[in-house]
Amino acid sequence: MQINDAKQQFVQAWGALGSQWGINKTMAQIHALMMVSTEALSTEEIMEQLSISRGNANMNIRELIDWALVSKVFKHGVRRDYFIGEKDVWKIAKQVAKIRKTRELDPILKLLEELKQISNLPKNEETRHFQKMVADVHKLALNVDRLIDGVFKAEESWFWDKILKIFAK
Amino acid sequence: MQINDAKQQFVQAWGALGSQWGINKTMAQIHALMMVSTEALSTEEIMEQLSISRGNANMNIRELIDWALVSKVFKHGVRRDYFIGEKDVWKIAKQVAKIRKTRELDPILKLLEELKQISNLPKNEETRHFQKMVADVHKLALNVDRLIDGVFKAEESWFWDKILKIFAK
DNA sequence: AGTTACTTTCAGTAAATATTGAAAGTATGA
DNA sequence: TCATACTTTCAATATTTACTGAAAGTAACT
Repeated sequence: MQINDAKQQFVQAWGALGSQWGINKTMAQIHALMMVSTEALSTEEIMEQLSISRGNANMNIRELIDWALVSKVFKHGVRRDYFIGEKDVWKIAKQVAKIRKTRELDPILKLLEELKQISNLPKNEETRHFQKMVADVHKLALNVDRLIDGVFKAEESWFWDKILKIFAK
Repeated sequence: MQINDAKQQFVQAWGALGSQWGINKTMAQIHALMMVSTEALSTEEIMEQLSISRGNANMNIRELIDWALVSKVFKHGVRRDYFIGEKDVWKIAKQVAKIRKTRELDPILKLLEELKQISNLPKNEETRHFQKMVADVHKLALNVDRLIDGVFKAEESWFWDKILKIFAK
């Protein structure tokens, strides 16, 4: 197998994984391409390697910059923009967790807290069950929230040491 | 606010959350409906509450049964099928983790291991970087895999106690 | 101030995904 | 064994989501 076939497999798998988790396939593929590329890449190169249009490339690069997974690189004496991806896998994971937490978990927490506040519901079985369910989901969501906050501050090997020790006993 | 408005908000939010994470909106909504419902529900009732077709209801109920989040309930002397959802939030979370791990994480791990095995690549910077990247992603994926295995065996309060203590120091 | 080399935008289109509804299938019990 | 009351399937359709490509925008150089 050639190195490019290997990269290609990695890029495809990353794209598939992304789309299973609500992330645009092309965005995930560009990200994968940048992870495995030592050099900064231009829009042209990305278009060519993934066989996608300029518009598509541009939009998804921008999105990756928004997520702070990719940054612009200015090459001295060259007009064209180049882009380079974050290479530290742990930082990538933390960053994705951070962004999705803000966009998705926080709003859900807010709603659950609102639902917990509702007063003057009839005091019957149906209400009690609903309130317990909301409380249980809220508790889980809060714990996940705290876990992510913890992860965000943690150094990788320290974190996994600690976590895996929990289960080792 | 009425209890039904509150339930409705919960169901909508669960649907939105699902679709952001690659889970069919209707499937997530039916699941939410069943979480907050004390009683077993029939296809008819689900169709009505979510304003969806019989086919859609049937397919997504079946999918939820596949995921082992919902089960059929036979009511004595009644021909119609009824369905009841798992109510334990921790069990639900573990079950979702288990299913998605098998379907998504395990294949990715397999690919990463294959990519690690590739021999006779040229010994240059490009190859070295690719191999490091694959190794790093593999390490992370393995740790996540172990974490999920651990979660699967864990009792909820014990698990969160341990986890949150890690960060408390 | 004009030309060139690029980047960005976005209306139109394509692709992917989810939903419907009617027909076919199945089980119950009269 | 037939009629009824249900469930399941799936081709057609609708909806959502992503992509294209050409036109408009921008900045650097002459």
